[in-house]
Amino acid sequence: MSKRKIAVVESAPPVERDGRPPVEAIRAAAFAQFAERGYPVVTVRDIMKACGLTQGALYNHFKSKDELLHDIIASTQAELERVCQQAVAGAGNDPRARLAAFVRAYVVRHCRLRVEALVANREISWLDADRIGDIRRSRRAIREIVVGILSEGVEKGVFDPPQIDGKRDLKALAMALLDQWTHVSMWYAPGGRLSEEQMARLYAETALRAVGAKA
Amino acid sequence: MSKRKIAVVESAPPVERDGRPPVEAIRAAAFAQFAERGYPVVTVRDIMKACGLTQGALYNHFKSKDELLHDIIASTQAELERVCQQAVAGAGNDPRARLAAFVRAYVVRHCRLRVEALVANREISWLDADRIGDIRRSRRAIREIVVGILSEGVEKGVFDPPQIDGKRDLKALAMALLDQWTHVSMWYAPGGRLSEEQMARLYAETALRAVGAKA
DNA sequence: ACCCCACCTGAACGACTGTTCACTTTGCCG
DNA sequence: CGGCAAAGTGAACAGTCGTTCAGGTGGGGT
Repeated sequence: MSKRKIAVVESAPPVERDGRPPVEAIRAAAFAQFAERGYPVVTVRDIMKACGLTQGALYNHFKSKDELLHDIIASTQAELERVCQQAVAGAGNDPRARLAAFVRAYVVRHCRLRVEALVANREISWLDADRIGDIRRSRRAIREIVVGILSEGVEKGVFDPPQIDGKRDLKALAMALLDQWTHVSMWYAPGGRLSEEQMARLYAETALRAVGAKA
Repeated sequence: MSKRKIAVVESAPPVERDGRPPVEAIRAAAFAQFAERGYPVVTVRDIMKACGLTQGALYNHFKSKDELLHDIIASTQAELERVCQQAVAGAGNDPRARLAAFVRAYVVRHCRLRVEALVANREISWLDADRIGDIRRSRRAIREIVVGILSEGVEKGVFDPPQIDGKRDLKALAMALLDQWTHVSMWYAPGGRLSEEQMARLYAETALRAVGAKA
C-alpha cells in the first residue's frame, strides 16, 4: 500500500522536454537561453529548469558548463562549414554564380537558424583558448572560400573590386562582406517585411555590386 | 615619532591613473576591461584595481556598476551621433558626396575609437530597460540619416539600389550597410595592412557600389 | 524475484559577486 | 595650526555561482 504509485501525482510537469532524449533537450534549452541572455549570465540552474530537470543532472551529460557551450558551438560551426562548401560545389564555374550561391546559402541559414548562429558568433569568447582553436580554424576556412571566389573572379576578369591606393585587399573585402552576412542573424525577424528568400537576394545583389561583377 | 611618515613607503604604485581626475581614470579602465572581457565577467574589483584604487572607491563617483556602464555608453553614443550629423552637414547637396562623407566619418571613428565603439555596441543588453531607451533612440536617429541620404539619392536619380520583387527596402539596406560599418571595430587593428584612411575609402567605395551610385 | 545501472535529486561546498559602511587619509581653506 | 569635506580603505554582508556527492528512483534483463 505504501508503495502504491499514485498516477496523478506522477506529474510530468508542463515543461519543454518532449520526446527528445535529455541531451538534446539540454542542447536546445542552452541555445535558447544563451542566445537571449548571454553565456555568463545564464546559470546551469536556468538551463536545467528550462527542460524540467535540476542542476546536478547536467553533469550526467556534459563535463561542465564550458563543455556544453563548446559542444553546441562546434556542432553549429561544423554544419555551417559543410553547408558553405556544398553551396559553392554545386554552383558551376562562373565566379558570379558561385558567389551568389554562397551568399544565398549563408544568409538563408543565418535567417533560419538565427538562434544558433547568434550563439556561435557571439559567445565564443567565453571558451578557454584550447577549445577556441578549432572554431577559429573553421571560420578561417569559410573566409578562404570567399577569398577564393573573389580572386578567381578577378583572374577571369568578371570581378572588379574596389582598389585602395592601386591595390586590392581581397581578404579585407571578404571580411567586410562576411561581417554583413553574419550579422543578419542579429536583426532578421521571421515574419518581418522581408522573407529569408528576399533577404538572401538582397544580400547577394549587394555583394555582386560590391565586388564589381560584370554583367 | 610613531606618526612619522616614511616617504619611501608612500609608494604611489605603478598604475595607470596619471594626472587625470579619478572619474576619468575609472571610465578609461572600464572601457578597456569591458571591451576585452565583457561587462558581466568584469568585476568592480577588476576595474578599480586597474586604476590603482579599491572596490569601495567606485561608489564615490558612480551609483552602481550599471550606472557606470550606462554613463560610458551614453556619452560615446551621443558623440557618435554628433559626428555623423556634422559629417553630412558639411558635405554639400549631392547624395553621393553626403553618403561618402558619412561613411568616412563613421568608419574612421570606429577605427580610431574601436574600444569605445565595441563596448557601446556589444554591451548595451546588460542595461535595464529604462536606461536602454535613449541609446536605442540615438541609434535610430543615425539610421534615419542614412535612410534619408538613400531616398534623397533615389529621388534625384543618382542612386539605383537593389530591388527585391520590384520594391526597394531602403531601411533594410541602410541596416545592412550600417552593420558592416559598425563591425569594423571588431576586426580593425591599428598598424595592420590597412590604415584608418584606407579602411574608410574601402567601405565608402563598397557602399557607393552597393547603392548603385551613378558616375 | 532480484539486482543493476543509468539517470536524477537536492543539500552542501568554497569561491566570488555587487554593495555598504565605519573608519582613515588627503588636500585645501582660513 | 585646526577643521572640514571629498575621497579612499578593506572588512563584512547577503547572495549566487559551478560543481560535487551521497542517496533515491524506476525500468529491463535474468
